[in-house]
Amino acid sequence: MSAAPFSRRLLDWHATHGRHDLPWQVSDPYRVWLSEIMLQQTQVITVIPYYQRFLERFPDVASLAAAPVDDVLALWSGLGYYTRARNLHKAAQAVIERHGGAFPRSPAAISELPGIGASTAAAIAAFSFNTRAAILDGNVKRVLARWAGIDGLVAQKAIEKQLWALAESLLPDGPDMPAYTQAQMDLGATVCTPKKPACLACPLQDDCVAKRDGRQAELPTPKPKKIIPSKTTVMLLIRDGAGRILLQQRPPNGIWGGLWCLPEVPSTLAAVADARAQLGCEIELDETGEDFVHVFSHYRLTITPQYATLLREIPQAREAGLQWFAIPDALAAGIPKPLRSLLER
DNA sequence: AAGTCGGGGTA
DNA sequence: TACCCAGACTT
Repeated sequence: MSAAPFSRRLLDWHATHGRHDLPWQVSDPYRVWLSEIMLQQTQVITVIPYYQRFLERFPDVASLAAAPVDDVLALWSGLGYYTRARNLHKAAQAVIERHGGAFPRSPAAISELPGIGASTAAAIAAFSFNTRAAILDGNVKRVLARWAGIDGLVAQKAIEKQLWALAESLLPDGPDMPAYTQAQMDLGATVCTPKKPACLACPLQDDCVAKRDGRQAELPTPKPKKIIPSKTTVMLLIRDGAGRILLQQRPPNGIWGGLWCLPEVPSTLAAVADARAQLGCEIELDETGEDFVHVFSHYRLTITPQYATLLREIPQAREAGLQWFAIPDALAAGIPKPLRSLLER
């Protein structure tokens, strides 16, 4: 006696226990695409307000393609992984220019757009065009590693290849690709969770290797933990006579790429000289703000806010990307989260 | 293969 | 705290 197929059990479970009211559960490829990009490494509850605001400003791919990238980054401000926003903008322009405004249909063509890898391309194709294509996101990796009892780091190439092959072998035939794709994500997000999975509610429990062997906590194989380094920086909050502050747009690569940020110096000691040389600003230092810590995934940044007053500007020998902002304009621009916190207090 | 890239939810 | 999230891209 064998259980119903994997996909059938997943689909039946999804019909009654899946998530059916997410705002991007539509067939419009633009909306599906936008949601998939925002959802990369970002949880549903975090994405929803950003998604709504973004769609109000950019209701279709043409409006997105025509916008300045600064406007796109402003709407992404606070969501993180800002390369996603710049790639989204580039991809919108590619859809207009190379595809005549119609979103490409095949996973291969979709994945050629910047910011879209194999899994995201498959999800877009499945949701928008009912294409039979396997996804392999964090949820699916966890579900499959447990269900099939696959040991080894999922980041390892051989393991990932194995998971892709398994995911493709389990695909259903017929018209159920949107539901099946959603079902995998929903099972991983609500039942087969990283910690304390709800195995008794799982449609795959009867033949799940991890459950059979009590290895739910060991699969997928936990990543080795590494110690993240600490860095420090001083952010200069320079005010001019009109109460504006000086911001500097960061280069496209690196942390907070393309965002507007406070000018940084290594320490408060040489801040006056550094401001003269790099910012073309003669300043006097005011109070030093209280340190605060901002934690990234790969390092911990201690930020010292240094308040200062502009005495006069020296236009020559200024670095690029410097601009004075009134506070409300700064808050409406593409700025990173710690700067928003600093300006709002 | 390993590192880079944010910010937040959750236990 | 520590882990992980509808990953992609660079080195």
